[in-house]
Amino acid sequence: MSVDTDIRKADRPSKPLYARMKEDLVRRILRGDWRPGELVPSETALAQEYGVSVGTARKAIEELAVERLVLRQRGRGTTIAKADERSKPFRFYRLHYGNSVQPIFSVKYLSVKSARASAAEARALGIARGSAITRVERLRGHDGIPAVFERLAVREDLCPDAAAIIGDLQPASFYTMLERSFHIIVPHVKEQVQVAMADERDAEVLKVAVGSPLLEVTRQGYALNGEVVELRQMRAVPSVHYSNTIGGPSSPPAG
Amino acid sequence: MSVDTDIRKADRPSKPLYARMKEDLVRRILRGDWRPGELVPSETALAQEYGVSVGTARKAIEELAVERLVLRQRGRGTTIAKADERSKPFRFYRLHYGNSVQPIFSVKYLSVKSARASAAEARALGIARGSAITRVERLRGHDGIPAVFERLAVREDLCPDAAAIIGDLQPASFYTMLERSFHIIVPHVKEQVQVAMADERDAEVLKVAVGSPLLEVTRQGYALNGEVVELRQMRAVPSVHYSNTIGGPSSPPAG
DNA sequence: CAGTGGTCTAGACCACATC
DNA sequence: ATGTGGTCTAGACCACTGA
Repeated sequence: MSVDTDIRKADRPSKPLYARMKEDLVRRILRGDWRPGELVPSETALAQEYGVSVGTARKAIEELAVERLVLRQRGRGTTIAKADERSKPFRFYRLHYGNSVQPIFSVKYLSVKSARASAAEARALGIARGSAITRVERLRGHDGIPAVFERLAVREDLCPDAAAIIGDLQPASFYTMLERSFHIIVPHVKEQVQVAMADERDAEVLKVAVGSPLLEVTRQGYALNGEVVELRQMRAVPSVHYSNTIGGPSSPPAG
Repeated sequence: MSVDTDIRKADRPSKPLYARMKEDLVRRILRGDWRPGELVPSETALAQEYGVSVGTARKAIEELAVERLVLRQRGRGTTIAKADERSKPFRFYRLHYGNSVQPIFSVKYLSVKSARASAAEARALGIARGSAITRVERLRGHDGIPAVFERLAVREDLCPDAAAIIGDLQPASFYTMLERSFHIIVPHVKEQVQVAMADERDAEVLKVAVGSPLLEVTRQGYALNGEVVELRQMRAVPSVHYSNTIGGPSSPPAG
C-alpha cells in the first residue's frame, strides 16, 4: 500500500487533515511514484485511499495545483506538471531584449565540464567545498546579437554524469532536462538582480568592453525537498531588461 | 439593498456563481462601501444577502483573500486589507542594500510639484498629453549613504491637490497615503529592471559620477479598476540589488 | 459512454477573538 | 457567551474528455 504512515493519526499538535494529505502526496511525488506528465489517481480514488471525504482530498490536490506541481484538467484527470507547464509564460525566464515582448533567445553551448565547488558555490549549494559539480556556459542571442551569457553549476551528486549528458543533449530547457534525465523537479527559484562589470570572459563572449556595465541575474534553483540544486549567473548586455509583476488576479504566492 | 444587480441571473454564458459574487464584491470595494481596515459582513451574512450557500460565498471571499484585497482572521472577521497588509514582507519593495536582509531605507523628500504629463508619461498613464500630474522626488538612504533616488508621477485627476497633500505629509509609504487621502487601492504593480547611466540629477543626488552605471527599476502601479495611477522610476547605487522569488509554497500568482 | 474535475448545497464541529 | 472563520463531511448536478 502506498500510504506508509496513516495520516489520520500523526503529528502533535496535529495539522489539518488536508495538509497532512498534501504533504504525503508531495512525499510520493518526490519518491517518483508518478512521473511528470503521468496521471495521478482521481479525487475520489485518493479520497478513498486516505479515508477522507472528496472535499478534503480536493483541497489537498487544489493546493498542489496552485503551486503548479500538478495540472488539473476537467474530463482528463490530474497529472504531475512538466517543467514547461510549471514555468508557463515568463515564470522563470524574465529577461527580454529591448522592447520586444518575446523572451525568446537562441541558445548556444560554449562549454560543459566537471569541476570542484569553490567555497562560495559550496555554501550556496549546501555541499562540502571541493565537491564535484558540473559547470556550463551558454550564450543566448537575440537576432544574432549576443545578449545573455549564462554560467550554471549543478550538483554532480544529484546529477551523476551530468557533464556528459548535458554536453550530449545541449538542452534548450535546463529544467526539462533535469526532470527527464535526473528526476529532479525545480518548482521554486530565488533571483537577485544587480549591476555588474564585465570581466574578460564576459567581454569576449558578449562582445563588449572589459569593465562595461552589465545586468546580472543570480539564481538559486530549489528542488522539491528544499535543497539548492542549481546555481545560475546570467550577465546581460544593457539593452536587456528583467520584468516582474506583483499581485493582481491570479498571481502566485510571494516568498 | 447593496446588491444592485441580481448576480444569479447575469451574463451569457454565465460564469460560476462564486465568480460573479466575487466581481460584485470587488465592485463594492471599489465604490468604497467598506474602507481599508473595516470589517466586511461575515460569510453567513454575505451568503444570505446573495442567496447562495456559505460554501459558495466562502469561495468568493477566499479568492479575494489570496489576491490580498481582503484579510481574514478567525474569530475577528474579514477586513479590507490596508496597504501595509497587502504589501507584506517585500511584496512591493524588493530593493536591498548589499547583503543586508532589511529592505529598510530612510526616506527624504526632495521635491513635490505639479506638472504636465510628457508624451511618454501620458501614454503610460493612459491620459492625454499635457494632463496635470504631480511629480515627486525622494531619496532613500541606508546608514546615511544615498542609495535609491525615486522619481514618481501620479495622475492629478485621480488625486486632486496631490502636490499639496504629499508635500505636507511626506509619507513614508506612498500607497498608504494613496489609500487614506484618495481612496485608491493599488493591488498590482509591474516592474522592469535594467541598467541605466547616471544623469546630472542622479549624480548630484546619489553622489556618483555622471554616466556611472546605476540599477534602475521602473514601476507602473495599477488601481483596482485596472487603470495605471502611478509611475515610478527608482535609480540605485550599484551596491543595491533587486530580489525576487518565484514559485514554491504560498507564492502569489504570476502575471 | 463512463469517468474526470468544477460547481453548489446543507449541515456539523472546532479554535479563536471579542465583549 | 456569541460570533467569526477554518475544517470536514456527504451528497447532487454539470461540462468536459476520452475511448
